Amino acid sequence: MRMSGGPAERGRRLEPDVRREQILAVAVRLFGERPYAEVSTTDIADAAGVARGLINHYFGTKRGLFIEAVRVLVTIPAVAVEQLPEGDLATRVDASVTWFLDVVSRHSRSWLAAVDGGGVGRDADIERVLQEADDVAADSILVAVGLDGEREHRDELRAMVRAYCGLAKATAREWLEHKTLSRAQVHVLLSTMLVTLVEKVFKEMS
Amino acid sequence: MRMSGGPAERGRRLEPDVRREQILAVAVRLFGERPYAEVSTTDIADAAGVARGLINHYFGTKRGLFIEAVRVLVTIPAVAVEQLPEGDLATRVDASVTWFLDVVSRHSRSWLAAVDGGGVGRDADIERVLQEADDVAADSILVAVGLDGEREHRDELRAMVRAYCGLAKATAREWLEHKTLSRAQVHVLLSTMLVTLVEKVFKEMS
DNA sequence: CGTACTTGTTGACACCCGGCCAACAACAGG
DNA sequence: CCTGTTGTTGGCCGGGTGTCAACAAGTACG
Repeated sequence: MRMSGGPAERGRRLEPDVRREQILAVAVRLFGERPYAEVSTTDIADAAGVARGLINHYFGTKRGLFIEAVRVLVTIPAVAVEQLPEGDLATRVDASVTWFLDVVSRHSRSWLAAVDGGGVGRDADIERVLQEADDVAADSILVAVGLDGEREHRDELRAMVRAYCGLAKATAREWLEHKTLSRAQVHVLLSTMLVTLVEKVFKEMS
Repeated sequence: MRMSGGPAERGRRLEPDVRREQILAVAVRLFGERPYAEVSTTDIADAAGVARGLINHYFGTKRGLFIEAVRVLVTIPAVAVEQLPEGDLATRVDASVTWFLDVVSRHSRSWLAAVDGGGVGRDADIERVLQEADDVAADSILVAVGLDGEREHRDELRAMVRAYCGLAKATAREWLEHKTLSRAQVHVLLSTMLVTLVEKVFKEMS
């Protein structure tokens, strides 16, 4: 049996894009299984059936490869935002939360590994990638709750919603990792809190 | 000038506890300044005026030392919980949030470094330390909001409050690190959300 | 005061990991 | 079949970590 993305024949020449994607796929898998420090470039090279030096050739550094992997994992399809129902705030929030929980549960393991930075921690580059992902997510949420028109307090709004993303991540962890909350409970919590954020917190701030 | 915890005389014999604390203090300082991967055991040993091998002697491994350091940083004095005002929910929540923001802002740099796992992040052991800290914090919050008596849904409650801790951390980061929110805004957000969690989310779950 | 014992401390050694780079060889074009 | 391009390899080097036997500071005892 040969794993997908595994070795074919050593030394075989591939198109740069193809080889790059192959290594990246292997890296995504391994970084999803173990924390950053416990995955060596040798592991990745072996799993990809490739010389270790090739990783540096394509990604420069191990961290560079990791950043690419995280970017793949946290990048969410923006299409979903456009097919939200028309109804009132509660309806749209409900749909958004449902969508979020679906996405997260689908590839929960990798997602969990990615959102906490895989363990590199306060590293500037990775922090930036995660922050960018949060920004994208925050903008999607703003669209979903119908506050994307706000010009006045745009920066504060995004900051608040990014903070809400922290709540969403922590809540998802309770559900998927510690299994202390059910999906239904998580759903109620995230919906209620988001509605509160929009209807009460935002108003009290302005 | 000699830094506190710095070298005195090489080879000087100290009581194990004293030496241990000295090294730990140095480690806390350095891990607060730079991420985990950028602090070598050599750095710590030099800063403590000690042979590198001694670190392994006392803490086993670099990660072991780091875990101890994180534990020091995230452990919060439990005394404060007892001197909360008597008033209604809103009053007690307000006081709790004020206390939290005070503590966090006092040593913001080290705290920020600690709560995100500082670097090794997310390996099982460090996850456990952070989780323990969250548990302690969650229990304090439950006392503060007067829900520590609940027996029926105790586990769900704690899980919800731990999720809230994720919100608190993310919000504090927006305030202290990205400076996108003011203290007043953070205060309103955390207070409102905690009240909602207790009054609405918890009720809808039961 | 000298000696032997305990044990905190040291320094060197072995091993692993990541980045670099010159040589190699697979494929295409002539 | 030869030749140029370039994807790929494997070894080298610097740096970091854990281990361990030897060392020596301090202490108890004669």
